[in-house]
Amino acid sequence: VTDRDIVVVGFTDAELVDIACVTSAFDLANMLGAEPGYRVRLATVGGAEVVCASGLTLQAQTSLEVIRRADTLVVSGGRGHPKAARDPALVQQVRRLADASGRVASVCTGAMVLAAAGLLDGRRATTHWFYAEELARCFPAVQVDADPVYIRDGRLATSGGVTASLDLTLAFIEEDHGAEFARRVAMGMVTYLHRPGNQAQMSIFTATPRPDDLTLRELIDYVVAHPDDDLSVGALAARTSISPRQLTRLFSERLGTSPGATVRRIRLELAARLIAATDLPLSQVASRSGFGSAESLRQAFVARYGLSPLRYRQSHHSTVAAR
DNA sequence: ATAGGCCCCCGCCAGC
DNA sequence: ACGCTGGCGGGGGCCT
Repeated sequence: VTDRDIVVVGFTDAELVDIACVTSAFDLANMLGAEPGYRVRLATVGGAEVVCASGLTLQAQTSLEVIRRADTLVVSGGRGHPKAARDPALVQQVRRLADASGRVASVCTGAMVLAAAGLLDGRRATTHWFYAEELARCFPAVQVDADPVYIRDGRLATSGGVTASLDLTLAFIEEDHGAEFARRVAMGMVTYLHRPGNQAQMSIFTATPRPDDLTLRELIDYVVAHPDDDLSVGALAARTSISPRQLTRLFSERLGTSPGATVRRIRLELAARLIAATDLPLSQVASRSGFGSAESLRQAFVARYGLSPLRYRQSHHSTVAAR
């Protein structure tokens, strides 16, 4: 049985952690006996070394030009993405390899390179939340959604920030070797990185900032305190002295989102906490956090975090036990 | 799984 | 004139 070829594409000022999350997860899969295993290589234009944004330097194992195909092609992100997306040699090599390869993925702002190669036209894609607007502006043909941890659209996949690349890589491993095996890799990664469990990873990216506008702040505080209330736009507006229309405008201007999306996010954050910290049945978690049913909670949870509530609970409990 | 329905979101316009 | 506001409607997404 031949190993699966994983090619990670690097460039000047790439993000070291983007690269390392992908390579380490595949490497750990090998350590745990993945069969077939993974042959992971870092490739650059001309085989040049990768001077990462942090100043550390990675030696590329091969040059993109000599690779015929990959089972999985992963373009890393990082501060150098604007230059990378404008590098004709890099973009051309990525396009060529993408056509010849199986799965094609990006981490973080690596989506810019995929988009520059035209690979994301007409597809749904995500990137680091901070750059979502830029991606949408520079590449109007791409349907950008900054919310999910990662998005898979056919054989193309894009992921958000650092932890998202781990989730995406785990999804690949699950596809190749099954859910149980992927869970073991996930547990190993979490332990290895000494992170305080999945909950913190998620809330880092989803925590709602407290707005400086007094009306909005009081409203958000109310939502957090009463997630199971009627929190429709009309009901929220009735708690203030402004109209529903004006309220949606206020959310849009001050928070860059809408009332409904904010309510859903806060409800999901609470649900994630309840799932991780308690043994409440999902139906009760759902009703306490304002979801109509366990099923709708499940769907929303998977859409945002990329794993099911029960699996999340499992991995969290395992992590706690391991420490 | 799929369909229907409800509600959200946002562009548009008319009033203040 | 000009900006802020609230109502309306359609298109779409999410829930049942």
